[in-house]
Amino acid sequence: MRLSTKGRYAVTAMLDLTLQGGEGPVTLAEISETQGISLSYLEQLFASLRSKQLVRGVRGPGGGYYLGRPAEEISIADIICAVDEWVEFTRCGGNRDCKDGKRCLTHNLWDDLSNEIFNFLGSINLAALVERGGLKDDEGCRSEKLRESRLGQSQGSEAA
Amino acid sequence: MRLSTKGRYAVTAMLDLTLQGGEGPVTLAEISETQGISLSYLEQLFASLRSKQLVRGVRGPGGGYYLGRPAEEISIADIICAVDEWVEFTRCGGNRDCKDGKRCLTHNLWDDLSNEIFNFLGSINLAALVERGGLKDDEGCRSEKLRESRLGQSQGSEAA
DNA sequence: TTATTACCAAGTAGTATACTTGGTATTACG
DNA sequence: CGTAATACCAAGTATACTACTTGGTAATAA
Repeated sequence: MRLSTKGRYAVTAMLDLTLQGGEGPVTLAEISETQGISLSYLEQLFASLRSKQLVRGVRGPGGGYYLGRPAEEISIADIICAVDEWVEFTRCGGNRDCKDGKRCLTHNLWDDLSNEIFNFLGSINLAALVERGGLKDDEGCRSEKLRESRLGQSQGSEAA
Repeated sequence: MRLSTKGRYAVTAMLDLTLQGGEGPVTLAEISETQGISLSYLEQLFASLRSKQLVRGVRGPGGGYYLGRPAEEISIADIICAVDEWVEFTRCGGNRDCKDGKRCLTHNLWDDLSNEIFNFLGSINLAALVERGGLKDDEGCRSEKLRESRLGQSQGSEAA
């Protein structure tokens, strides 16, 4: 799959929309300001999101964006799919050129893994993410703490 | 995080190594042939993998690569980290410029999600992936089937 | 009517990808 | 010893993607 900063922008923007969506539409200018993303880049991202019905735009003064459906029904996979576009990884497009066995086995394994990641991201919706994240501390960014835990885990990886 | 085709190359190559690692070292030429990846690109990827002790190279005729440690102790996160390099996403480098509240909240949420993806990928090791994948059908690539299930899920996303 | 918003298209500097070329270092094997 | 096979290394490159800029048009609340 594909999971880059572009997807992060989209997810954080959608989170922003989820958090303050109750109080009428949210303008891209606000999101741009709050999240530090260029307005025009946001417009492009939201064009993709809109085409997948993940957001709904309202024009004119007082306009902005709503979530296209309830936050419970929008998964992280939906968002990332909308902007990042799944790319087909296996070069053997359905059995073609892939009766090699060994090659195909690893492709199957990768497909399994890719599918698993997709299911995982598909199981997380915006509402759940906000709800769970809200329960934790929010007294400032704790990216350092997270970075440490990442490093610690990538070293050992005792998780079997 | 970052999860691109580069990571896929590394993972499939490591899977290849896992699958035929018992019969002595595996040459990059073999992997290049089997997986359809350019030899020199593989060399670059393996330079990263080697620097993280994920693989061990043996020079000379009959040489090649071994896994750097048992397949049970190499997670997908380890591999992707080695070649793709985690990038710090939050622009607020530890509380700086981020006492805004709203902005920081979404950053926290993203960090949580990012961490969760990392933990997820860290919980999958090569041995488990091979073992589980081997249990399934291996009579040819079934990328079409997977593609369908992906599309079906990205539409509805009823998974709560 | 005007300001505000979404919406749209094209261009662009910088970066990453995936690969190529052309090497050097090590070592098994004759 | 010499040769071939392998890892290892450095630099360049076409292509694509990222993130952004510029300069609009369309709709609509006030």
